[in-house]
Amino acid sequence: METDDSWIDRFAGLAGLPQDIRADLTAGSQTVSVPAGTQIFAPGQSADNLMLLLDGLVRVQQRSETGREVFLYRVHAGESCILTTACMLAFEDYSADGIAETDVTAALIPRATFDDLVARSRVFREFVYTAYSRRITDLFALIDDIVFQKLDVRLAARLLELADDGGIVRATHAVLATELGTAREVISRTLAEFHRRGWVEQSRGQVDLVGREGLERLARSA
Amino acid sequence: METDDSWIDRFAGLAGLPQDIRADLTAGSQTVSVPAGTQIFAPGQSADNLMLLLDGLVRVQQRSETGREVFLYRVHAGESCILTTACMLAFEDYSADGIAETDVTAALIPRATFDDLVARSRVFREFVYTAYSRRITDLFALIDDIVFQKLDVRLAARLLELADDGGIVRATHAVLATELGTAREVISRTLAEFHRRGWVEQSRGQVDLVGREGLERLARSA
DNA sequence: CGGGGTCTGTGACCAAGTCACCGTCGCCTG
DNA sequence: CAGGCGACGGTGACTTGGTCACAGACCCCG
Repeated sequence: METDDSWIDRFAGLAGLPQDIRADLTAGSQTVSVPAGTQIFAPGQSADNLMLLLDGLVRVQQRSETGREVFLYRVHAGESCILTTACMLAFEDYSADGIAETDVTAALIPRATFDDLVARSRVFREFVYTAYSRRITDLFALIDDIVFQKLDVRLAARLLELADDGGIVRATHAVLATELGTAREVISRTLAEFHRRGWVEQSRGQVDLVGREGLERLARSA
Repeated sequence: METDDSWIDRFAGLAGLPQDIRADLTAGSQTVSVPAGTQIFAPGQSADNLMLLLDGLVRVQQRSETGREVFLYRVHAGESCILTTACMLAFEDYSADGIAETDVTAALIPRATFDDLVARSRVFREFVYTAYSRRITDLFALIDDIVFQKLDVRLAARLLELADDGGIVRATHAVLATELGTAREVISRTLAEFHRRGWVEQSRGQVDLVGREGLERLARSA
């Protein structure tokens, strides 16, 4: 309230909000920060806020009865955790959990505010529709990927995605396995194969992409 | 307008709609019927109606670049095709296609009417939130299923779902393969195994479930 | 410098997907 | 009616991916 509350500007879709709505949104929401590693939401636990991510990265995954986990999607800064909140808005349980992969700052819009804004602002509704549409398209793409794409292709693509500027991926084989919904051994074997082809170097907990071109060619060969 | 326009009553979530909203919904929408086999929506083709299914069954599946298809979900009478429309509302392309598996009757709510109702009626919003929530939970369950469930278990469950009252499933192996996102040969082999165990009898284009208990035990062993 | 926990590598095995091909059945058409 | 074509189902050989059971290697910390 006091200082710079213009987090709204980080969301292109909200740019066109009329002043009064904008003010209500600011007043009716709050921003929070949590450290990396925090479990932001969990199955069963029904938070009732829509989360708009200002900074950081949130991983959303589903834990199955068998104890294993599947990666569903990541929420980046400037995106919203809208699917998660769908269930909360419907007062239903949610089966996925969300984990802060980095320090995270987010705006929280309580259920009541959200519902009010949806009712009053066409721009806000568009924003919500678009956010949904994105996520759903992504989910469909994910299913497609899981069902039809070979694992080496998927791993190559994921490595490229996860690499930092220096071409280094900081993740254990086990984490990569969860990301792709497969087993650790499979990742180990595939990475060994990538190594043989001169595409990666490995060390404990990290993978160096030294032959990006090869990986990119493979990933594109979809 | 003239006769029995109370299709609204088929949707429990819409029961509480105030009279004026109800009237606008009736006035602002239309019901249509299409025969079995009709392609109701297709990738790229942006229809702009929300579909509420009154009668029949719609299969929604995704065609991948490779030409293969994955089954995503079915819309039953009394449900809405809400995910599909998310993309339409956001004026975005949609990558799945919907096919009438039986003769289908549905109410179509045009984009403008939908948006108007969302703005004006809390009950309608709840209806929409709930519909989303259901579908999303289902999609997550689907992903879980694909990744972690063994194929024989999934096939057993699907056969039980698809069987008519006489315990007969009318579908070719190829169709079943699409349903589960696998290959026809795998279905053939698994059905052969089910036959060996005395659970099913086969004939061209159909499967008779003669040992339901066995299938149910397997399906439940999830 | 030991020692427990985490991370990675490996071999054997099983389940599932792919490829190539053939036999069968139904139906349409000449 | 014959022949042929297209859809359907079955099969064997092979590849890929997932599971299980271990065994080293590495790391931090006492």
